Amino acid sequence: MPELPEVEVVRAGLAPAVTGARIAAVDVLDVRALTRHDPSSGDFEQLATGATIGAAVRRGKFLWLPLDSAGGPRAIVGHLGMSGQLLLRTPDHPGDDRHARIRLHLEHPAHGELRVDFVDQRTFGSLAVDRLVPTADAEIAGFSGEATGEWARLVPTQVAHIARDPLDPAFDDDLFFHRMSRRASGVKRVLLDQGLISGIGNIYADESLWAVALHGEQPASSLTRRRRLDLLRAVRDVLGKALVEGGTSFDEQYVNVNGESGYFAHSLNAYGRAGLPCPRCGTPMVREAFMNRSSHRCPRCQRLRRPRAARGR
DNA sequence: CGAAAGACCTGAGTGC
DNA sequence: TGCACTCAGGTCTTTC
Repeated sequence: MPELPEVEVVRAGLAPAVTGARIAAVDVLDVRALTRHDPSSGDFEQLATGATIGAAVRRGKFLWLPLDSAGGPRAIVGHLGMSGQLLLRTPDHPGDDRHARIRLHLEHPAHGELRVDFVDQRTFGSLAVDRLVPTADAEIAGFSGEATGEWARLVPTQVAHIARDPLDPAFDDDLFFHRMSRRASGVKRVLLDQGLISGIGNIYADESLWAVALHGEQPASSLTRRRRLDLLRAVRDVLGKALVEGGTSFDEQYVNVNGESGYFAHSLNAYGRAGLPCPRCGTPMVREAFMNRSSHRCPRCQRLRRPRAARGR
């Protein structure tokens, strides 16, 4: 499942190939890939065709390509959902992809013709052309490597409500701690709430909680400031390590080959380890139902600690 | 505003 | 062989 590190690998792989490229043509093979596109603003193909891409930008799990199109600043916004891939290909790559949804035919001044294929088996991902609006805090909208431009402090409308991710220099730690303190729900739910902190999915939530020995159902408001600091540090550590592994394991070949390989190449301490010994204490890990999905934890290290007042009988 | 539940979607795997 | 079911889960929408 693409979370922040995986999306960043895609962004970094795409950036040198698409920056400065002109979109010569667009093929929409499956309209379900446009579910996030607002047709009242114009037709996706028409808005994208002829535009030149300024960069590849990411916030959390959202990715966007600012366009130089007329009629106000816009971008192609992408979300990979659960199974989406953005694959960089040569123009003659066979079109036999069963799950290819959208193709962008590009002309790059230095690299010539190339193609970006949006491939998505489960169709939870999508592309859209969206307007860019100023960021609420006037800071840089997202991560775009070294690239910069007039789009730098503009964010797609559909990403505006998404919180900054914890690797963003403009992420406000104290704001996050404050909002956390007002949440009675479990701390895992808070980590997955993209409106509070973005980029974390089920895998890295479980990994981060394991790293600081926290139970996911522990009420967020019950954590001391010290625990919150530890947790945020663990989140950054887990995401950062996955990013390094993702970067080294697929290198620049990644987008040319296969977006899925390498997603789980890094070592996991909790996710998917039900029945296996906890790497810290050796106790068999457990898998529990959580919000229509699964949580993985060590029943010994990660125990629920009820607040004193609520500890009954 | 927060919290929780439902909807969306396809393919692999399992049990009968 | 076929059928029903479960699981994978990110985000948006609805309801309270």
